[in-house]
Amino acid sequence: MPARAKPGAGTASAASTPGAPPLTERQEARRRRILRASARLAGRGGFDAVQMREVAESSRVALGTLYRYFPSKVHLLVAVMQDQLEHMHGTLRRRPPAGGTAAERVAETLMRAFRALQREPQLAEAMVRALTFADRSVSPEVDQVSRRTTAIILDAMGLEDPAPEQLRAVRVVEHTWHSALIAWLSGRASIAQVRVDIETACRLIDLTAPGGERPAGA
Amino acid sequence: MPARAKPGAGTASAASTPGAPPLTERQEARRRRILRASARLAGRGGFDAVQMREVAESSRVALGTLYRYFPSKVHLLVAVMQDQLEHMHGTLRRRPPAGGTAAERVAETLMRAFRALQREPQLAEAMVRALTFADRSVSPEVDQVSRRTTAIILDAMGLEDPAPEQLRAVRVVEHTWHSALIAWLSGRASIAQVRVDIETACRLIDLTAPGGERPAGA
DNA sequence: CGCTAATCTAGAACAAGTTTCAGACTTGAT
DNA sequence: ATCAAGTCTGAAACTTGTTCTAGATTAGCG
Repeated sequence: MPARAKPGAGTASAASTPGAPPLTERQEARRRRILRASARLAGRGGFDAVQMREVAESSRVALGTLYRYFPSKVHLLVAVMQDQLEHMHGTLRRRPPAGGTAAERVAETLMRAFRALQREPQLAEAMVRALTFADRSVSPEVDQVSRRTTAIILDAMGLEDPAPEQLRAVRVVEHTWHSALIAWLSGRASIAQVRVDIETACRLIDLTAPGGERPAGA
Repeated sequence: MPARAKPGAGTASAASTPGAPPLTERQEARRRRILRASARLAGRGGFDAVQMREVAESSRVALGTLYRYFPSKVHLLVAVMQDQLEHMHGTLRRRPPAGGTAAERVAETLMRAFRALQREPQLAEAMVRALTFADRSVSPEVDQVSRRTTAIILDAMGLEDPAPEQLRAVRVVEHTWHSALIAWLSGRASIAQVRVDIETACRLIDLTAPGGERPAGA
């Protein structure tokens, strides 16, 4: 593999992967077109409707080029998710939940995110299927999505520096969110059920640091 | 679709799907061979190594027949998981954890299951990838896997009739288990991390019913 | 036994993700 | 302006999941 450098090298949307070489304007534009076309196709038929040939055609790019920017369909859809998450994080930041405890704010935030996904269930399906189907070769990108999710939750908690126990609780909340989402998308859980699950998991947050100091060490 | 009845109609291993027509001996044997061959292939290269043509050849069955028994690769691997889970449930039942609180017993049980999966990481990868990639058409089978998991956890708790709040906690534990497993399989979480996550989630179990009776209604 | 319906087999065919390649186009440096 | 290196295009090829078909086999039944 001599000169197989990728333009996007993962995800480099201006503020994501600093380790990647900068893209020319046309390249940036191509990348945008690809992501937009993918999201559009996903918004219709979901994961299966995002067909690489169609994405390529729809974004006026050769198939080979598409693969150079995103080395697989899963990479592509995870990048779409990354993009959407950034958008959502921005939105959530603008109007943060006011609620009572940290747990309530987190639950409220996640349910808001959830309702946003509900509005485009097919797109959500495509992104989440990609995310969970991702194998090791997509780990870095999946990890970025995960970090962004953590950031959203921490923002909702509104704490400057959360205790280690709270970070543990956040991880469980994230697992729950992720898995509940999958169950909902495949029709095995109702929205009400998702809400209950999230609220239950969120209880761990308040449990672990009511005031801000706790005696029982980690 | 005139006479497109399936022999296995989902999963009918003698004690799984009672709604299915009984299989002749040879059919039962074929089904076994298929599951065995799949597990063997999965044990080597994981999900990708389970190739339908190879499974068919390896279990001395025509490709068409394979598809008649399992309508897709995902169905097939979910059935494998079901099979393995039953096995594990039996094993766990034989030597249930003795530990202190319900939460501790559940955590212990799940970590045991986890170590079992560690012994065949590729097989685990194949099964879990299939499980999470499953779309709506596989919901019934996935649901069965989910119910079996719940049963394992409830067994570990050792309670006759758990309170509604405890059932909620169990759901979160299950979500956490599932999602942590995925993170581990894709190399994004260490075993230590998985243990912490599970233990954290398990705390919800003890929280919700210390003695056995609680005043605060659902 | 002999019939009929269902099942199984072998193999071709099809679909969509991925790879490859020759040639045209861009870009950056001189 | 010109050259080299890298990039993009269009099209074909390859891989693997899935479907289809025609004929052989099996199972149940009179």
